[in-house]
Amino acid sequence: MTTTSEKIIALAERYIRDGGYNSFSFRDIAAEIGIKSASVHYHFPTKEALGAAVADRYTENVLAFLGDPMAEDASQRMLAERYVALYRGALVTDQQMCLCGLLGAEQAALPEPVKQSVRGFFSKNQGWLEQFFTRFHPGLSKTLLAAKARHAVASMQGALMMACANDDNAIFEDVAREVVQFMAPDPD
Amino acid sequence: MTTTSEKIIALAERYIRDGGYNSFSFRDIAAEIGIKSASVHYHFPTKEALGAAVADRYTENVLAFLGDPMAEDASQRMLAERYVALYRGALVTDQQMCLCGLLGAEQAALPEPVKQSVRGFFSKNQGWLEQFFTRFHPGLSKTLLAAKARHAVASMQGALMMACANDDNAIFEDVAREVVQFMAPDPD
DNA sequence: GTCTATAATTTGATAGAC
DNA sequence: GTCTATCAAATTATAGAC
Repeated sequence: MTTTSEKIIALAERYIRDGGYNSFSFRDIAAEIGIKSASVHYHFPTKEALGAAVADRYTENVLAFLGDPMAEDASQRMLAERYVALYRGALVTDQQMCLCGLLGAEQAALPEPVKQSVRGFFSKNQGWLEQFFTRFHPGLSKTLLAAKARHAVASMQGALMMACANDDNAIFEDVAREVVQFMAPDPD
Repeated sequence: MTTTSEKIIALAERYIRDGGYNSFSFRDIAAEIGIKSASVHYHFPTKEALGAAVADRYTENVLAFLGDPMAEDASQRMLAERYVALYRGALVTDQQMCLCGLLGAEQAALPEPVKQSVRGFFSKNQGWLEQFFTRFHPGLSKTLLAAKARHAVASMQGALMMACANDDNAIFEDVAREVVQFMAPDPD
């Protein structure tokens, strides 16, 4: 059972991840579901409301996929692999960009509510990584921990973009290997 | 002396780097120059022709900025710093994304001619880096050379996107330092 | 090279019936 | 919750005068 709202969000996500915030209309989405654009407005009054909802749901899904970085049954290597698998899923399974990677790049031209939701994604993503690094490097300073986390996100986002832009997954895997190594230098 | 064509390309570049290919219209550009949109069509018959021209000019400018990686008066460290300075200029001076970083992310929804020009950017960027790495690591295999080059581009693109999305230049500088280190481990 | 005028389509959004 | 009907504005693009 998929509600209409969920279908709308899923389709909007697909469009945005292919071509950005301005690459689709309410009519595009309505047509694919088999309803009228006025009905889409019933669920999401404005396009920016829809955009923000898409980013919020995306963030939830990503956090759910990553799970708890402090879980005792999750090893350092497992967690590092899982973080990389997040982006590999986008590239290999979805064959699309990271929603917030694309929206983040368009940030300057985005409506305020969408911008806020995209920032939320990055701050939570950063939070997960900081917890991860804190767990396995308890000695490091807050500043260094944060820098390591930022480095990991930036590498994966860049790798995903390059792989999409050049239609070459090898680019992604080169970087993925190094990020796993960076996050978990020693095998379990 | 700036010709109208040059003004159009410059404005289109600014719009795309802020919000992507679909974030501007011929009228937006015409209005800022003080002409009519029909006059913009005189210089660039279609939007995709303009998009491709913007990407081509951007690529030329980038290559001109990077210069010859084989130049004898350019040290390894100097060239590495210059490569990083390319992206720092986008972030600090222009306060914008890399044109082809953004267009590359939107690749799936781009008209074919624009897509081609964006690919051209990445292939030339990759070429410059491969020459650089070949020069200073003559022993390495083609495959490894290419992997190193891809890694450098991906890191810088990701760092720039993250810095733009989060409005935080520190994110960029963290990665920039590592990329310089990666490209030129030893000081001159 | 730039203009006016205009065509054909698309877009985000609303009012009100069912 | 979805529809019809509609709006006002915007978009890409062209024809033809100056």
